[in-house]
Amino acid sequence: MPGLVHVVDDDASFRTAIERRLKLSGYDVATYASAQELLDRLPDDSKPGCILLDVRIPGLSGPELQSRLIELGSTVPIVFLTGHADTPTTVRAIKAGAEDFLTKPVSSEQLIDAIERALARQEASRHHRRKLESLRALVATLTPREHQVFDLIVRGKINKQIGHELGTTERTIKAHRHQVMEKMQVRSLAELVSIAERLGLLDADKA
Amino acid sequence: MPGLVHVVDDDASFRTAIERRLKLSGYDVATYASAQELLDRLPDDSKPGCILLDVRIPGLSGPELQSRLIELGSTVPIVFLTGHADTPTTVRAIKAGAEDFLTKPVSSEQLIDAIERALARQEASRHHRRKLESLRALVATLTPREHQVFDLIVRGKINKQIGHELGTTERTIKAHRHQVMEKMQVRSLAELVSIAERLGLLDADKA
DNA sequence: AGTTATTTCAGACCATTGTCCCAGTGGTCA
DNA sequence: TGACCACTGGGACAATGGTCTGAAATAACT
Repeated sequence: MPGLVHVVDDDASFRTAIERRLKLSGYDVATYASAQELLDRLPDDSKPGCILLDVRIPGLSGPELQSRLIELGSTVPIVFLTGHADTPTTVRAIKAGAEDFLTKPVSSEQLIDAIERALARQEASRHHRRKLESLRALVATLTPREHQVFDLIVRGKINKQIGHELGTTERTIKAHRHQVMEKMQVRSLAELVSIAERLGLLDADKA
Repeated sequence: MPGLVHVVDDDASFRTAIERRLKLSGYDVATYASAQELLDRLPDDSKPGCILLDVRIPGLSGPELQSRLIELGSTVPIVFLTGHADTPTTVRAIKAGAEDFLTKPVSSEQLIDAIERALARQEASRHHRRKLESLRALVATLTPREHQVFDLIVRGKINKQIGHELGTTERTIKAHRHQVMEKMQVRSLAELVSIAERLGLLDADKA
């Protein structure tokens, strides 16, 4: 599956030139004349892709677009490509998670390298997020009561304590516990705790 | 406790000027004329401190020193301060974890800001590493056999399976298990699994 | 009005773990 | 040799968790 590169630049001739170069290297390309244009047809996180972004563009600037995307929860990696790079902007962009910060003119090698890294990172983070997402989906199937029981189980409470804490009997907790194990598709307490840990549900009192 | 700033620069007059400015702001300062000099009397990770590092210095360059320190396992945050910053170097330094990348001349405000961020990050990461270190210390008290049992317990195996897998009886595993819980200072399986997860001991088969 | 989901609870029974007590073997080290 | 530790195992018992079958009340939605 070829990567999709979203090129954002206000210079039409530059866009077509880059588009040609990237397509020759086997990438799919979508071009945008402004940050707003990209926001309007927002790239889908679920497909492998990255953004090739100019810093100085009319309207929303490159870094401003980066901030907006982060706020929106997007994880599409960004490669900045600009004519003039000042150090503070570069530092901020990279610290905000940009994959690279290139200056025009850029060699094809540099460009392809950066895009490949961006796509690889996107791929890795997608896999990771998918796993977490599937776990969260399982947790979402729990009823409120089951969720309470789940929380207390993974904190090491025993059924008796949980029953007392929730104002019910040990027998009932046993039933809930069975449901929790069933819905979370685990067969051991260890797996359940492991899931809770990876979802950050145990950080509250372990801090 | 005042932060200790390690200033590495080959320009003696610059070192004394910076030292004066930093001491006026309440920091302790140690100066080094070269990267090698800093490596020779290596800053102690255990004290709050950061490195103010010039990029172009005779011998080992700033980024080269950064690499060496990372290889050595140091986590002292680095603030680069250089006369001339080119974009690739800036990008590499930040991606390698540098706290900031400033250009001379630098305003006191910028400088202090960067140092404060570096010290704050050092402090946070120190807390985190200390917690992990204390957990690892507990694990280290386990005998080889106990460690094996520990691994299998947190993977959800039951005593019977563990006994079979290790070629011994369930009764013996019970004894080991008791020792493990004792030494790890936990009273529930949940806590044990949580510790294993945080130490990354469960990633092998959960990938 | 009927259906469904949620939460509640029971008895009986087995499996698993935890906790006392105890003890032998083999290795290391002063 | 004597002390210590790791590893091994046993008996007896209590505590806890898991499974099976069954049931009832409440709320929400169709």
